[in-house]
Amino acid sequence: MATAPVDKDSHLYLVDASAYIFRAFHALPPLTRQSDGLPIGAVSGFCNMLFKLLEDVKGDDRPTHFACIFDKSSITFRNELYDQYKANRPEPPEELRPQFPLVRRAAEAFAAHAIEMEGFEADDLIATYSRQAEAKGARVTIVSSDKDLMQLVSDRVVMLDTMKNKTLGREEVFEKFGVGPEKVVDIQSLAGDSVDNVPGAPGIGVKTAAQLLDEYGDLETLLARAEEIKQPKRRQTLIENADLIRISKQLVTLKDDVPLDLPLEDLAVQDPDPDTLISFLEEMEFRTITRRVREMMELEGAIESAQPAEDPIDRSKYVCVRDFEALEDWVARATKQGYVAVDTETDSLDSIVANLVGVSLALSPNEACYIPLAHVDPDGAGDGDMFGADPPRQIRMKDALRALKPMLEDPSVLKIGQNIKYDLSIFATHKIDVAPIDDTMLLSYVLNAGKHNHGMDTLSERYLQHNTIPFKEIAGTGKSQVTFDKIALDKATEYAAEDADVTLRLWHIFKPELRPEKVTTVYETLERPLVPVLARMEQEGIKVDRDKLSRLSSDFSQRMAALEAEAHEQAGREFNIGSPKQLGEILFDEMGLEGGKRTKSGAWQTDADVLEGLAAAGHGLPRTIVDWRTLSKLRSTYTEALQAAINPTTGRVHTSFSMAVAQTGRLSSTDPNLQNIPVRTEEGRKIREAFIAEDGNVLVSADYSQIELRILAHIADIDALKSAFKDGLDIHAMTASEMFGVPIEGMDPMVRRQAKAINFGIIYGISGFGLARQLGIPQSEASDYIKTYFKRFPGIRAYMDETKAFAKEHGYVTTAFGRKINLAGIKSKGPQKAFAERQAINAPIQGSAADIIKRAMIRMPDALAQAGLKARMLLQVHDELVFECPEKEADKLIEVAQATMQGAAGPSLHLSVPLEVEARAAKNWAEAH
DNA sequence: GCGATCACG
DNA sequence: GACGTACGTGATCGCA
Repeated sequence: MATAPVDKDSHLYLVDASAYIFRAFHALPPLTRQSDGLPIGAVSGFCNMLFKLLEDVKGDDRPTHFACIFDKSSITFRNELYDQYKANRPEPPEELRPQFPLVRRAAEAFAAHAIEMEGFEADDLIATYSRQAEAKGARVTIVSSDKDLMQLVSDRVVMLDTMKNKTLGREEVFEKFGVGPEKVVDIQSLAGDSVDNVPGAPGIGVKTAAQLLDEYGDLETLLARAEEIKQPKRRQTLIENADLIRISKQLVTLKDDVPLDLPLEDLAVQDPDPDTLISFLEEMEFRTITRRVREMMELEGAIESAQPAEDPIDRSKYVCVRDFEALEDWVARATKQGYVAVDTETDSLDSIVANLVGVSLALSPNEACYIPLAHVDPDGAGDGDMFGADPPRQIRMKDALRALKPMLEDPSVLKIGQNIKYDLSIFATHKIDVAPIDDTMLLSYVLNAGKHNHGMDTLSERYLQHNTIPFKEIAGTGKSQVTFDKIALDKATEYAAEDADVTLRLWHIFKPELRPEKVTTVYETLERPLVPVLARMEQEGIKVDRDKLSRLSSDFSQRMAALEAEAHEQAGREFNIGSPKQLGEILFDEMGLEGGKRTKSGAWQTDADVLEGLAAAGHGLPRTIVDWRTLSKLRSTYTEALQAAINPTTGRVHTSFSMAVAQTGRLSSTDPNLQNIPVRTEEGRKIREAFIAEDGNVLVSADYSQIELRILAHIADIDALKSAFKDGLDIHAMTASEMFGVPIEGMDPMVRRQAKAINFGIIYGISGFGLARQLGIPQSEASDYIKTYFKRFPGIRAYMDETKAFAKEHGYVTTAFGRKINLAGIKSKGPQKAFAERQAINAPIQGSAADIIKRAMIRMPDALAQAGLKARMLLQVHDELVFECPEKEADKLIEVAQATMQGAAGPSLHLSVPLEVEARAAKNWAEAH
């Protein structure tokens, strides 16, 4: 048995196991054991929940102590008080009964204490443990949604509903009962409970009870002063039923001093015994969770033994598979082994238009093959049985996919890829749902963000000391470059099988590092499950109105021509208006304007800031240039490029989301970038209007309001900010009010604007210089603002100092969900260090926001399906999700999207500020946003 | 291929 | 006291 002291750093989890069983039984789809039909739905749900809680929960929320609490028998001291107590409880259904003992065994298999006690309900034991832990300053999470337990909630005690993924704290209790947790008992005593058969006062419900308590303070006072109640009916009810109410109070009050057999300290979390756990899970025939547990245990145990194999890459060992029997053999070996590296070769980098050309597999170092499927005219492939333009002998696409599909979809075979989202998309076009998966690019991303990029070439060179064959070497460059289907099979095999081999070798290196580096949760709950979600979004694409873009393009062109002529006139000569170099020479050398600055490379700086400054000084040319540039940007980057990006087959635009580019955990979007579609100016919004829904459908945009400031308020624990968000205040106005001592009502918009800039500055790792530049004020003034801000919010400065110190000590910072972001320059001196410090402050905030929206996205498909919606998620823009759905679904979609996004931090993280999501439906993106 | 510029969060 | 600075991206253009 494991024992560990309980103190303020402890976190006790108490699972209300009996209640869970009933709830799981009714809420989850019925599931029976395949071999004998034994009902095991509740057991399965219970195991999944335990696995999640024990393995996935991280950071402060990680349990240090853990127990599953059961009801022993239905007779307790409450029945002596009131013989009708829980008298109308029906017997558990037939299919559920055999599951009770199995759930107890499950708890034990996971090395969680299964606790029960004669004469007491599970709730009383939970109350006792909870109060004891709380008294020692520990945090407590009660895994239950039973309202009877809500009386235990406090600042340190929360409840967690694992099925709805909701954390329930003081606020939520208040929402439900209209009073704080301390008075929940009083409410229940008055209102009674038909489920448990607690009588209460007839005709008094939760609302009335809350009103009465609000007026009289507490239950005893209320009963003592019942005569004073104005409403005659209520007065009479309370006077007549005083005894019944008092009995009810005894019934609903949890006993928090049960003489415990097992002291609190003995509930310390311990590692489950692998053999016991796996054999239990296998006995239940839970394939997926068995695989996950085994994978985890094996890799944990393998950390020291699995040194990178001293087995240099030898391309001559690779095999080209051209017979169906040979393919079947590879598939069988992959299936038996339980994991395989997979790579697809296609004729395009764009997964939406790409055609499958071949597949490569790797089972162990140098044991890899390439299966050509759509190669044409090999032209010098050295293939003896081929002549002229005949295609080489290869397995028919249809046959090969039929052989591969069962293995690729087999839940007990792990498919490993490098950027496997791409391969998922390719296989999806052939109706193959590849699962489960691992991705070496994402493994590297969670392990090494900030250290280097995560492309195959980089990783191979860094971790395998091996340079892969450059694609150019086999396909040529420039105009003469050919697609993969035209590459000779011997070359194709070396190239393709090498990719699979390298991927597998990288996996052997990276996967065992997850646990020691403490990034398993990030990988398993934020990155890996997002892969299929993003693949789907990319395949969906979004509709754009080509005609509208075309009209805008012409309009912009005309106006640009006019501006160009004007600019030449103002300059006194013709010049290339698109050349910053020529412009700088004209403005500062020829016209001799004041205030010119030079860029790093010595050229005149002519960006919008500079030009605006010159325009404000009364010069004409700069304004013309600014206007021209605005239109030029919109035209070349948007109205023109977007038309070209429309997929001829789908008629929609399909972006590609990059998962392993942004250091902070954000996504990025390319080809085309749909995360920077204009919105800030009137002109720009016209482009957004071209993003439309199909006929009969609407676009819905849902975005987090002020998510980064909310996260800052939570992480830095700033009471003033937290309560401002709880009260729904205008946060920038509130900041201004606090700093400058002006009332929020009727505030000068300029004052608010300054406060807003400061708030952003804080998130970016503020400097007097940066703020001054942003606001166009002297640096001394900006520095004074910052001083004032820190004086008013000293917690922010403390957070910044702590974060910088942590970054310097460890070389990285973390997000609220445990993502690590390495900061290369943090140990250097000078400007590099200052830069790294600002990154250190910004990365946890930006990264935590990225984590949260990723959690929402991962849950979204299920949430939509569960609500019976046809809605599809199309885009993510950092704090915004864009959906398309039938018009009739819009209201329901908004509800589901809001709920999913607002609850996305929970249950593993209980944010101390609410998350708010604004959502709107419209025919185009501009109006929906 | 790189720097400058500017679109977004 | 001087140094260079707001955080994170991607696309386009001119120019070497």
